[in-house]
Amino acid sequence: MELNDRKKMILQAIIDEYIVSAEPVGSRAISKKNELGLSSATIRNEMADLEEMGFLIQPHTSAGRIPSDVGYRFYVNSLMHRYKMGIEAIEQLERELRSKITRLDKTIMRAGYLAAALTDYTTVISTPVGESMEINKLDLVPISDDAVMFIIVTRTVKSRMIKTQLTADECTIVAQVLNNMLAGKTAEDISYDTIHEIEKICCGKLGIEPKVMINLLHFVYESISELDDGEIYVENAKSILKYPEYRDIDKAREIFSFLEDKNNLKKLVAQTDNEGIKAKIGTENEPEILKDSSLVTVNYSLDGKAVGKLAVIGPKRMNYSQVFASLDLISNEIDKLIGYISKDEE
Amino acid sequence: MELNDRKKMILQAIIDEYIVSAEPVGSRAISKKNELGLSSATIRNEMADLEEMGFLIQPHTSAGRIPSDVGYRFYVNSLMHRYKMGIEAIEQLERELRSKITRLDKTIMRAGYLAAALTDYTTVISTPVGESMEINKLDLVPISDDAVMFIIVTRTVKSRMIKTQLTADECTIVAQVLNNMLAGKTAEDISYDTIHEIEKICCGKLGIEPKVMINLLHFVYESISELDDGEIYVENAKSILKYPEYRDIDKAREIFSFLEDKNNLKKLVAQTDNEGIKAKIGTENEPEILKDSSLVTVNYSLDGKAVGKLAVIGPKRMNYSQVFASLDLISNEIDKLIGYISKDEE
DNA sequence: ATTAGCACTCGACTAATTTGAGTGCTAATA
DNA sequence: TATTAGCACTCAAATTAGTCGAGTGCTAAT
Repeated sequence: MELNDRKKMILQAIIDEYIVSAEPVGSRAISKKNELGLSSATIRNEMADLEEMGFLIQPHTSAGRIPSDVGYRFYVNSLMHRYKMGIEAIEQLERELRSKITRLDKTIMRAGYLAAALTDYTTVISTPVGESMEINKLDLVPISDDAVMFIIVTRTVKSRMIKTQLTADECTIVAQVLNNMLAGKTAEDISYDTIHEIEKICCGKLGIEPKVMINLLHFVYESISELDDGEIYVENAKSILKYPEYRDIDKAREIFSFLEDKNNLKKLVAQTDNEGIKAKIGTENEPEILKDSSLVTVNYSLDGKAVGKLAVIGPKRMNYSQVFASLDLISNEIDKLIGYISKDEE
Repeated sequence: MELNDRKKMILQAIIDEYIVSAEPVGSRAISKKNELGLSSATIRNEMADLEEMGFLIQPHTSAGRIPSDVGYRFYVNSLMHRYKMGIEAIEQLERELRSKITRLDKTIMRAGYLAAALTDYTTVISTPVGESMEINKLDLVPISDDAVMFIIVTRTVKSRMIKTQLTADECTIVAQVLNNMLAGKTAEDISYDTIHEIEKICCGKLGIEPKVMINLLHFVYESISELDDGEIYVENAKSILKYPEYRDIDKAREIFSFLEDKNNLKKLVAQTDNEGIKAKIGTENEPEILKDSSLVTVNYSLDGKAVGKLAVIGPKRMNYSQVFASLDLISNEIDKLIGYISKDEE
């Protein structure tokens, strides 16, 4: 059987309708819209065909049709009219996103928040993984008699408290060595040998107690390794409760639990490494729990290299058109902003 | 009518039962437990009395009784047997809490998480407000041609990106001035006059462009002011969905929205400034939305001064005994840990 | 090829009914 | 006098039966 233009239009009308109503769509409803000028009987025949071809599903004999995963897929690939953001929406977004440029990770969080606000679905956003981040400065600040704060400045700032016997003066000296040896490098440039060398310098020439130094460097190394770990933020998880597909409270709880475990999310977001905006519909998603949901992802990049992901999670009948447009807009804005934060653009 | 011992025991038995079952408790259920050796008829009479006295409520004629807010209040004040944490639970908690001492705020977050894990209710925890925090160090690190990272180290580390035309050398100099003028002080010690003085020094003797300097100091001042703002974290919000009192998904959504707005939480947590562990039951809570929930709060302190709050939010029939014990334990641990992080204890 | 017409299906809704946990009261009992 | 067994009564919740209507598939007419 052939998927002619009329069938396509009917399929599109059904999906458009289902996206807003969340109820099985009947032939009469489509016919009444009168865009096609066809009677319900004709539509009915076409719908039967579309069902046979796998694009539609009938929940039970006397109900209307709902789109199958295949139907959605075809819709997203070929039918959906790309929604265009209004110019004032774009400008507003730019303003909102730029108003609070304080640190890369804050900006990323804000972008996730805005994507959630724009789409009213749940968003997941990952911060850049550190490999591409050059260390600008390191510091050791004594904050009590037996503890120092270790600080690494890249495009963002990470810190951790280390319990150690270093004196304030020793902190200054060691910090200087650390900067000499490590500043300008990225996390992956730094091997354990480098750390070892630092140890030799400090314990040798500078006469710092080896035991103290080893302990300290252990944490320093750990912190640097952790630079690679991107963070993941979830925004607007509560929107889940808004959609009838998650009316079953146990289902909602399952999803909440899933979203709460960052490992799940990292895996999820890592699975999609393609260019551009991609949708994973229903069973196309690996995790069983998302088989009734859709995931739309986009990369944002830095120096042309993809470094982070922004994802929207919602019901399968999500408003793909709007979600695509929102993600497109926001990822572009982030790209611009990251460049702006990290280099001298604008 | 007098609330004699037998009535008290019956009330206690009813509430204990209702806490686990969430179903109206009938006379037979109490009688069958046989701890009192009374027939259901006798219990029935006593229950009628307790209802008349306002401790119990009968949802409808042919149902058992549930505790009223007054009933819970009496239970919490006088009836509840204080649950004692097992020694190994305590030790485990200490281990878990200490294993990741990196920064004060991380530790606080972790405490909130552990309280949630221990009680399986939602927790809200606020970080110390900054007034008591001494500035250890300030720094300006250039991270691109037109942006520097401004860093303040107290017991924790805060940073923000500032767009400015300062050169690397100028950064070093200004940072030095900032440290001379501000290190060792607390946020409230620093007035706008101090900032003004810094401006004079930098622009005068050091010859830095006033426009650049004013812009920079504006953000510096803002950042220092923000030191006072405690953060608020919510953990385990999803547990809401677990309890039958929130089965109504719209109610659950309302609570989620409430929990999402940090202003609500700040207000909520600010309202309870008493010593020790306090419960607010049902309508004792200000926000209308919590009228079917209970809130248990505890302060944690630093140098004997209350600086932050830990709160548990759950259904009115929460396991008060266990929640009280958990909060008691955790707040004590935090007290110890904060001392440890900030000063030289242990 | 399209559509009007019609019998048929089946979930959703409503009303009627049954069930049973729990009560309050009364009379018997210790 | 306090307690309890016994029983009639109540009422929400669960079950069953019955109705409604949106929607289908098929057939015959256009």
